[in-house]
Amino acid sequence: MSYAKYMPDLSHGDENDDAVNALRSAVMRLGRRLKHQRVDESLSPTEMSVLGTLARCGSATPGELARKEHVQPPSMTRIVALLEAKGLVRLEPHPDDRRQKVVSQTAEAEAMLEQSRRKRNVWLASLAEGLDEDEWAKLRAAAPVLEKLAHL
Amino acid sequence: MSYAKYMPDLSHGDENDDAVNALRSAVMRLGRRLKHQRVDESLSPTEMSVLGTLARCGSATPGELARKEHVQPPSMTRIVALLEAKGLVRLEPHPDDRRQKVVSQTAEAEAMLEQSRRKRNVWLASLAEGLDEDEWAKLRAAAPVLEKLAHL
DNA sequence: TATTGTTATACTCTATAACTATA
DNA sequence: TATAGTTATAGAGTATAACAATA
Repeated sequence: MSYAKYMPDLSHGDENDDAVNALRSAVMRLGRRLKHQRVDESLSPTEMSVLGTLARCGSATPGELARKEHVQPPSMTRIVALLEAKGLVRLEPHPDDRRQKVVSQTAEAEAMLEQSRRKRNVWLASLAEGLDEDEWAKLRAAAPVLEKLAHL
Repeated sequence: MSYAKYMPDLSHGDENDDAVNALRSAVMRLGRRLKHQRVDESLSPTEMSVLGTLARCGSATPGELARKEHVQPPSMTRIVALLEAKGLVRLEPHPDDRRQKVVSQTAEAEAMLEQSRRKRNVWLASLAEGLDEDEWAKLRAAAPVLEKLAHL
């Protein structure tokens, strides 16, 4: 056994290492699963995530979106173009800087998000049977930490 | 505001929905990040995950590994072939069923896992500066739940 | 006839490099 | 000269379909 738990400054060091290992596996496996269990066909997880960001933030430039999603600018160009082709986002010129563009969601996107939220609830209901309240509480607590971790 | 918090049977329903949304984004973003911040070049996250599974379980058939990693059998065939080419796993005939094979890790794999664990600790150290003890605790608590979620 | 694993092929998502336009 | 975004191209990882061998 390690002495870590008796050393305040480094306590849980080994447990953190184990947690990171478990997180790596879980994130990759869950990611593959989410890729296929899409709430909305024809919309990739990243496209979904971008729409979610726009719903929260109102609007953003392609560069800002690329940084948030951890993709390179050319990837975001493509994602935004696909969303625009589906009528889910609108591109407008930036008011102050003619190099930049402003991406914002359309009314169709709002309707689609609401519809997919209902579909997601079906999936949630099946998940809820497999997780007890304590496990849900742990997920709720960890969600913002995972979000932070993705951007550290 | 919702009444959910006053209804015991469905309490946290909305929060769970929010948590699933946040998890979706976080998992995809973190997944993309892990894809690039590899502890070991030349080894994909899935290959790493398979080695971890073998380290825990000793050995498994390609089919079992495919189910664990949530990939299709042909994908696992390829992954196992790559690991074998790198000398990290060994394939042997199944004792009872001549259709199946048994995959197990080599001594090289064990050495490699130990080496990559040290590299990972460097990454961990930088992460540790960004997360406080309370946040680490939340990650440790959620790791097994995420693992379970991936297989529900 | 069902199951395990493989081969061959194609697709999705993302990255890198080179380019254009604006600051 | 630096920055925002785009175009063109390539690569990694995974899937589907068709097949072989064994149960």
